Amino acid sequence: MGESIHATKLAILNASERLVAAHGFGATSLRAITSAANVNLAAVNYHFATKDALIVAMLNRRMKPLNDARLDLLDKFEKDAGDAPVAVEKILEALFRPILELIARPAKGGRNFLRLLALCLAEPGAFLKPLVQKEFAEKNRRFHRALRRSLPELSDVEVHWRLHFAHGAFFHAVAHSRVLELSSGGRCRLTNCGSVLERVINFCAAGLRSPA
Amino acid sequence: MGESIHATKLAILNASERLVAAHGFGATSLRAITSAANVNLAAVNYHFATKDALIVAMLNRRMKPLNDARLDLLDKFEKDAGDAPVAVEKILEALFRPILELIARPAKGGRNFLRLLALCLAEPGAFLKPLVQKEFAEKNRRFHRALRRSLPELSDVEVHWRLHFAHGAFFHAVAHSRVLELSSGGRCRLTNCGSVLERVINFCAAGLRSPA
DNA sequence: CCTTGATTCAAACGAACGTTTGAATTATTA
DNA sequence: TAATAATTCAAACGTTCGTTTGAATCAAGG
Repeated sequence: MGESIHATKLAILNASERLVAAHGFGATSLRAITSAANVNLAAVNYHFATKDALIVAMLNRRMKPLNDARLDLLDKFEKDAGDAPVAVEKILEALFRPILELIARPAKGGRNFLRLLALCLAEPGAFLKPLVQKEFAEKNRRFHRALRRSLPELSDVEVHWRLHFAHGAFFHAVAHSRVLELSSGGRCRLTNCGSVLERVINFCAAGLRSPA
Repeated sequence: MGESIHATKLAILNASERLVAAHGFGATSLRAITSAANVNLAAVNYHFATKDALIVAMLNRRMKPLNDARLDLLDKFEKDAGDAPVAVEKILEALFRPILELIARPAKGGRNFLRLLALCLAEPGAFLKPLVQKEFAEKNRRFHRALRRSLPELSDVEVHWRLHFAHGAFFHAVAHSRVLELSSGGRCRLTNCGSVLERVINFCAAGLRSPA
């Protein structure tokens, strides 16, 4: 071992991930975090210097692996396709599946990380936006390029719009699945991630391919 | 007049709407609000009793008119259609257009209200969720029923899922249009709301109508 | 065993927060 | 104009926050 993160640091990251996802950024105090992590209050400032730095570290821990997984999957599909453009469904799968696999693995953040992402988009905190934008910049470029190849009849800006729509359909569906659960009277849930992936890919692929 | 809201109350509502949309719930202090509204600090507690009550009032001011406009539009389209089911595009228009018209009218909240809605969904504040859910319950029922009539080949739960996807595609697109602006290098903007409405309706209608 | 550095701990700091108070001021009514 | 209610105001209250501090504890090497 030796390479692994300090136990205290890890406990703080896990506790803050859970609590911030449950109560939001501002409403989660360092005292609540350190208490849940069974560490001393000053441990946060010792290991992360400041609360903002802790939040950034908490996000970075999950962000990079997620986007790497998406890009790796897209790479794989592009290699499988050879010279032909990748099917729209495959591009969407590369974009969506890593998030659903994250949800299924509570040890890797699970649903909590999705709530953090939603908070990042909604909360206009100055230090969060750049982090998200920089982290997602390459991902957006790669997926936009792949879609343009697969949908050559669409203009550049049209692909931008539709990719945005597709991302919104999926992200909203999984991040705010509670809303669907309630409005459907509990008949629609996020338990069976495989069927959700099939459904949302089917929906978005039709939208992407729709004639202008 | 006399019927209209107190000037101080209105100044507080306007200032809090702007500041909360810009900085989030927790990060917006009553001192910042009252200072921006040019009223005394204690005016908030005098007119709204508490900060939480102010936020609820701030949301209620925009929420009801928005959903009423959507339901009115759906009513109109249903009357126009007579006994036939309403076209999917019309149902989506009834769902989306009132929000875009809100955006175009800064005096009625404009883009700020959208950010508040996104915050409501993301921030797990206990007092916000019920407000949104209760307010949107009837709207969801009405639009689900209309869609089922127009898409009789889809099952009940399938319509729930696809309506959720459609709402996500639109809401994410308009609430987080900044993300699209950046990832498209400024080529995609939310200025021309008409073209956005056309685009998102086209996308979602294709998704809704897609064979299972 | 002693020393050195890393980590933990209890305690406190100053700042900012939502809220309350009671007097001053303004508006309303008779 | 006098009396009454509504509103504004400056000041303060108690709490909670993120952060700092300096001593205590632990780990490891010479």
